[in-house]
Amino acid sequence: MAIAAPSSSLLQPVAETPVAFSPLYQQIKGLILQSLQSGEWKPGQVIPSEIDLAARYHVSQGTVRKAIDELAADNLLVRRQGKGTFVATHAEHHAQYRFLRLQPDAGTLDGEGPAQRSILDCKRLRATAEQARLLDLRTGEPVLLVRRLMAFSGVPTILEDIWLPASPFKGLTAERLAIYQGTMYALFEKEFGVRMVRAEEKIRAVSADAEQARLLQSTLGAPLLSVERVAHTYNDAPMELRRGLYRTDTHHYHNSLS
Amino acid sequence: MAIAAPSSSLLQPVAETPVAFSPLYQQIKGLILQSLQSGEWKPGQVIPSEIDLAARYHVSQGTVRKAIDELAADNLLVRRQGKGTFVATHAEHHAQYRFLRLQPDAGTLDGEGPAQRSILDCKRLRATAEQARLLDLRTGEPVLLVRRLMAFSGVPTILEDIWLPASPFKGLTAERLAIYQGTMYALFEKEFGVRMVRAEEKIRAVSADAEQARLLQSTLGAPLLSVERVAHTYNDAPMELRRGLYRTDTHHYHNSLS
DNA sequence: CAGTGGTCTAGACCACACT
DNA sequence: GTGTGGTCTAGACCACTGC
Repeated sequence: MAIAAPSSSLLQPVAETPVAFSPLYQQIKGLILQSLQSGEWKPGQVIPSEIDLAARYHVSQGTVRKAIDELAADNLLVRRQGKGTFVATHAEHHAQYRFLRLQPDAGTLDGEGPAQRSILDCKRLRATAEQARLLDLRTGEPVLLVRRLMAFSGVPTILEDIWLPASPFKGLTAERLAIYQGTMYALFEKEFGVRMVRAEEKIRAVSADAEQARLLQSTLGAPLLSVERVAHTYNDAPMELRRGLYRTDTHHYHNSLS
Repeated sequence: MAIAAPSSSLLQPVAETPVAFSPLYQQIKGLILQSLQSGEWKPGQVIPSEIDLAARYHVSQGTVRKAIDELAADNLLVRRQGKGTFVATHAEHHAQYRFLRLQPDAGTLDGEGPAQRSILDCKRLRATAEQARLLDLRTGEPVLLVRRLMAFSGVPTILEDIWLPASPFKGLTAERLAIYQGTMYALFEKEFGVRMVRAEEKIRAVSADAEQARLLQSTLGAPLLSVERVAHTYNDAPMELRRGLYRTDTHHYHNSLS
């Protein structure tokens, strides 16, 4: 195989810091990741069987297995016994709102059905210093701003501003967003080849200003959950900045700690 | 070993529903869990080596390994190469606030030092229907209510009401809480043998009432993060109910999604 | 040095899905 | 039946820790 033997370095430097030891399965994991990034295997598709991959990389099945195990734990791959291993996708019924932690309160009727989405705006702007920093751009580079509203059972509940680097999302319009059936991340995946893989959120309590109150049919000064999200694609590159305001009178943000 | 062979049932029922297949390593995991629950191995201690456990359960080292892998992934055990596998504990420097997701904002000076904790109250009450349901008690059974305040750099930031089933925490007083050096969960672990393992939180934005505003040195109606937590011990038994109010003007609740 | 967890292999067999 | 992932084993060797 093209990969170095277990002790990865070829030439041992004399420096004191020992050469980072990288197990074979980690290197295999890296190679699989490359194939995912390059689009060799697309979201929803099967990847080659463990035996095939073992042959391809000239390692044992067990080593491939451990690499895939970690990728599956990171939700990049999905294993299905008897069928194969698949590239994870946002366009699946069960994984609809993978990053949305807002849930109806227990008292609320459960079958609230799908959310009603409406696009309020979609325009091109220049990144502020802060936005540029978070999106790994330079200040003033073009970004797209999407503003949208989500309602549950007719009650407007989420108001979101979404900033995207303009170049990977060239051609995105309010119209395309409005027409698309499915989540926004599914659209990004299908139409722009950008798959969101991981995100970080900062949550605060804030008071609704006049415009926010109007759009959410709430009252001025009402407490809202502010959720700032940075979403990353494969190589941990930030690809989306999102600021959501959630009404939490009939819903709550759910989190599991372990 | 005392465990049935891979296909777990001894007598195959004729019923259509197939007998749940339970892999050996899952059964080993269960046995290790029992030893943790029973206190055979206490928080902070080493458990027997993989080879010893393999002999004890009459399985291969690899099977024990997979069981321990999962327990380590759940943060019940901690592996340390060359030293052994240890029972996870809340009384460790690096794992100080394992369940507290509140972080200082980036702008805030970082070395804010340890939190200042003060116990406001500790009294015995009877569980409401709601509390009883969440704590697996019966309405009216005795519970302890602890109210405390946490401050960072002198600024009161977290106000918490904590409900505990009275019997496992018999003898808990405001004095003991105030004196103890370390987190509350470390105290529970050391003094009452109750180790919290997992928790669920429901987060909302609320407005401060008069008393809350006074205690948090905030203003009436100021937006606060309401964090309702149910913490569980080993067998997934709920053992604590907690309602925290967080000021989020200089801090935020941080969450990673993947 | 001995003892621990960590990696890698090769092979056998089981559970599941599809055809 | 064939092919997939899932389990289990046994053995060799590596990396880390502490005596």
